[in-house]
Amino acid sequence: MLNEKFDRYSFILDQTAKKVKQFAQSSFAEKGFDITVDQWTVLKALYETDQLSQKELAKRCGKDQPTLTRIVDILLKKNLAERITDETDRRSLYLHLTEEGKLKVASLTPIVTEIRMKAWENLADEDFEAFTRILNTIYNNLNIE
Amino acid sequence: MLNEKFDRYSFILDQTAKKVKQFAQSSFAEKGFDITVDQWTVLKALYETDQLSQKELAKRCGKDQPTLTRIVDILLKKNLAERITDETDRRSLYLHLTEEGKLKVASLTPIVTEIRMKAWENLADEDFEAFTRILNTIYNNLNIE
DNA sequence: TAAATATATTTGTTGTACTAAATATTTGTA
DNA sequence: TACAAATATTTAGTACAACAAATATATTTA
Repeated sequence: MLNEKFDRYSFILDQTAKKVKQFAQSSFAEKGFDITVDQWTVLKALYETDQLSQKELAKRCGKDQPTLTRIVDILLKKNLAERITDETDRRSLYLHLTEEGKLKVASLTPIVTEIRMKAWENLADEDFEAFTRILNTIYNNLNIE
Repeated sequence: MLNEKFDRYSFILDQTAKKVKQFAQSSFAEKGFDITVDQWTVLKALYETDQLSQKELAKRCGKDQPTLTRIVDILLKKNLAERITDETDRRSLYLHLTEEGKLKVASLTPIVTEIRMKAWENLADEDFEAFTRILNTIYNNLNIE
């Protein structure tokens, strides 16, 4: 049956995503970063745009709100970010990085890029185009709301 | 900087893998399958090759042993699989599906294939080739042991 | 203005991932 | 044979993902 060969793509996709995360995480540990990959995603988003609400931050990080709440809780404990109540809408909490948080992102960014690049050895620019196009297509095919 | 554009691939990869899993999971729920996607992965592997040790099963499913142990615990509770001590090596446990487990896999398989195929709308066979080649390359680039 | 509805966040629960450590058993070697 | 090393599995602890329900506050509407 023609469709059979498509049946295992989800396995390859899942394993590769897991490996990418795992590689980054063990590199972080090895270099003594003392944050998880998911915490890094949140820190980076806040560094790029400070003063985001949790809702907006969750969206940019591709995480749901309960998950983000818990990650932010940890960042607060580590003194990397702060929660500030929005006085115009007291339901909202705005987040921004502490000085320590900003320094951390600034100093780690180049090293993270280096870690991330390792995945692309033996691959060409056209592969990158195909990669993003195919994954975005799959995402959109399944993103029915 | 040339490398900048490669910096966000991990996000796309992660989001897409998550979406594929989430789509399958919500389809499972909608159709009343009463198992998780990860439980399905294990059931399918056991269906294809019965009588696997937990170690071998974990490897085939791309899961670590503690995670597999817990998934198997759940499958036992659901009467879908059984653990049998290997009398030639009493450290090992062999697993196999119950009749109920086999029936479940047999009846769900075509529906799962259908669910999985939805991701490939608007994509060509060449895309599938590129997809597997690129993801496998990335996996191998990072798979340093 | 009071009640209904909507929005932002948090809490609770279940399941999975990873690490380290514990347990039981087997194998290799002195 | 006895002891050390290796192997298979489980347990414990922390982190993250998804969902549902709870809480607090805003907005809409009757």
